[in-house]
This record gives sequence, C-alpha cells and structure tokens, in this order.
Amino acid sequence: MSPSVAPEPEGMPRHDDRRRALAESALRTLGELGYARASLREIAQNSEFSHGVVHYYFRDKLDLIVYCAQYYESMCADRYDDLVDGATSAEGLCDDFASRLAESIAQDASVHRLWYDLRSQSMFEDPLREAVYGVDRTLEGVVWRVLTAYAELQGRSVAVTPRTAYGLLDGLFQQALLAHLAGQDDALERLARQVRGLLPQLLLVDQDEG
Amino acid sequence: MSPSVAPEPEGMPRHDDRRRALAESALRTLGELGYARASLREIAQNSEFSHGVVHYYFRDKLDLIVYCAQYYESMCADRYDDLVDGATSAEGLCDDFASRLAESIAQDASVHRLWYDLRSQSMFEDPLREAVYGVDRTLEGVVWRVLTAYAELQGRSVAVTPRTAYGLLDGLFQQALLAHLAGQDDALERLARQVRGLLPQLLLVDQDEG
DNA sequence: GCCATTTTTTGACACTCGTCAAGCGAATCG
DNA sequence: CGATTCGCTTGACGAGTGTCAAAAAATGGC
Repeated sequence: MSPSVAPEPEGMPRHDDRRRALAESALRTLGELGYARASLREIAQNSEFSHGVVHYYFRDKLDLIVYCAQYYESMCADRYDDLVDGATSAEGLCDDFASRLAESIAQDASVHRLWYDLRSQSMFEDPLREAVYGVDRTLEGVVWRVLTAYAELQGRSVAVTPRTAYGLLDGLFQQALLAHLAGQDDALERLARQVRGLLPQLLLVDQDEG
Repeated sequence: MSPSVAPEPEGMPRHDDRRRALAESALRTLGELGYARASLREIAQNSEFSHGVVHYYFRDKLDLIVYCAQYYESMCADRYDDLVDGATSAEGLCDDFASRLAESIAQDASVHRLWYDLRSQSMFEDPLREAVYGVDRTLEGVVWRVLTAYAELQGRSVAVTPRTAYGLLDGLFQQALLAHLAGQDDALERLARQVRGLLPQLLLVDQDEG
C-alpha cells in the first residue's frame, strides 16, 4: 500500500524531482572534487538544501552515487543520435563524430573525469560495479550506432565487435581528457584527428570478407 | 659498503631501502582498498612498521603515493623488453605480447586497478598529475618499443603515433581489467584476441606510403 | 660501556566524515 | 480548526583520518 520507495509513473513526482535535483547538484560537486573528496555536506551545500536532506531521499551515499551514475547514463544515451539521423555522407558523419567527441570534452570535462573516477572506484567497491556496467554498455551502444551508420553509408561492414570499438575509442577519449585537463591545448584536435583516422580502420576492406 | 638489495650504491642506502619497503606495502594495501579508502594506518599495518614511521620517510600521504607511482613505473619500464629481444617472427611477437598482457591482468590485477585509480585521481589533484604523466609516457614507450619491433619484423612501418597506439591498447586493457574483476572468465582471452587483431592494423599496408 | 644520533613507537590533537534522532514549519485532511 | 503526516533543518554522535610531538628503543663511534 505505501507507495514509498519507487513510485515511478504517477505516484510521487515531487519525490523524483527532488532526487533529480540532488543528483544534478551532486554531479556538479563530484565533478569538481572527485568521488574521494566530495562529502555529502559539500554536495548539499552546492544545492539549495541542507546536508541532512540527502538521507531523506537516498538510503546512503552509495545510493546517491549510483543514482548519479544512472542519471549520467540517461544523459549520454541519445547524445549522438542526431548525428546519425542527419548524416548524409560517411566522411561527414566521421568528421562530425570526431568533432563532437572533442567538444564534449571541452564542455563537460568535469563530468567525464567523474565518470572515469567512478569506473575506477567500481573496481574496488562492488556496489558500484553494476551501475558502472550499465553505463559502459550504454556508451558501447552509442558508439556502435554511430559506427554501423558510418559503415552503411560507406557500403561496407564493421570489422570489430561493439566492445572492441568502444574500448578503442574510450582509450583515445580518456587520453584526450587527461591531456586536456593537464592544459595541453592540442589535445582536442589530436583526438579528432585520431578518431577520423580510426573509424575507417574499423571497417572491412571489402564487403564480402570474413 | 653494505651490499644491500638496493641498486643505490652510496648516498643513504638504509633510507631508500625503507622507502622501497614501505612503497611495496603501500602498493599491496592500495591495490586492495583503492586510493580513497587506504589509510596510512592500514598501509603501515600491512607492513612491519607502525603508522608513525610513514612521516619519517615521507613528507605526507601524497609524497608516499607519488613514490608508489614511480615505483610502479620502474616495475613496468622493461617488462616487455625480453619479448622484443627474443622475438623471431612478427606473428610470434604479436601472440606473445597479447598473451603477456592478459597474463599481467591475471597476476597483477590489483596493481593495475590501482594505477587506473591513481590516474583518475590525477584529474582532480594536481600534485599527482606529474607523476601520472611520467608513468603514462613510460608505458607509451614500452608499447612503442614492441610495436616498432613488430613492424620491423614485418618489414613495414607503423601507421600511428606512439600516443595513439598506447591510447588504443590502453583502452582495451582497461576494459579487459574491468571485465576480469567483474568475474567474466572470457575477458582475458578476448583481450588477447583483440590485441592480435589490432597490431596488424597499426601498420601501413605497404612500406612506401604516407 | 657510555654518549650522540638515528630510527621507531606511542599517544594525542584537530578535523572531517556518514549517519541519524529530535525538532520545526507547512501542508493535508478529517 | 485540530491533528497528523510530510519536507526539511539542525545538532549531535562515534568512528576514522592525516599529522606531529614526545618518549622509547636501537644503532654506531669512541
């Protein structure tokens, strides 16, 4: 009877609004300080609430962090769909994808470094593992959607698995993020160049080969 | 004089031995708990010393962490040189390299996850940035040495920059480490397969092309 | 064997953390 | 209008942290 914990559709819109608002504040603070040094007090202080309210909407700190990860996941889920839909040529899609990856670092570097922080934490804390896994698979899907669209525009097929494609791109992305945060100005254009060079390599040289 | 284990001939052999011993204990504890939850007391407890001794040999916690990073760096520096030296065929080198990367995860997963943890932390804490940068460039050099040897055995040349090669491989490695720690049994052989597929792609199709 | 120096232990300090209980204003409802 | 929940604030508790000073032990030269 008590619609307390998870009343998604109609139940308590207020409750979920607050959770989202807290998650946004938390993402800001976490992105600035990192997982290790972002306390609940600091998170609440950067919001319009006091520090006790967190335990009213979240069971504990990890519950909040996991919620933040899922919120971040929902942000990334369809971030590149417009690129795919509006693509006219393979080379154009490749360029746009490379550019937007770089833009994403320029605009949201803090959120991205938080993501890598949380993923590292998930190697030590089991409760985080599941949430991180979900984000990873979502991002893998995003990359895969771009890549298959790119392949189709080329009239060729993809030569690697979704996981491999994501792993390769993620490695370059993380490297670029690190360099960008270290103040290397050419980090972003280098990333774009790397991606433009990588994408063609991920396709089979001819349509009928295995 | 005292023929200690250390390669440091003069200066203060005792002092540096203790620093190394503490760094090894710290690496064990840090690899188990992560940067955020590994306290100096816990680190000292896993060593043969008490918790106060850390501040006798290190200025503060960050000083110890940085020293650990450099110690880790020295461990990795020539880890794959024997592969390069003993390689007879390109395909053999490729296979050996892929296998050893997988073995490295199987045997030293804790140290590797600590490395990714520290690298993430370096995006938030400036004092770590420099040390992480050094390790990154060292690993880049290790990868590059293998790759150029592989190219030479093929009679071809490398098509990517050292940075790109390292970024790509690191992405796959990190992904495999994450999957391995999550209990996916096929993570390591998948990594080996990915690497065997990637290396040939990093070479120019023909010797004289640009 | 004694003294000076180095090395190690111990205990404490100031601080921050997550968590929770108690209280309070406002809204809801019978 | 009074009672009762809800939303949120406040203040406190205990545990844990990095750091350091003082004591204690070990070391080495004379």
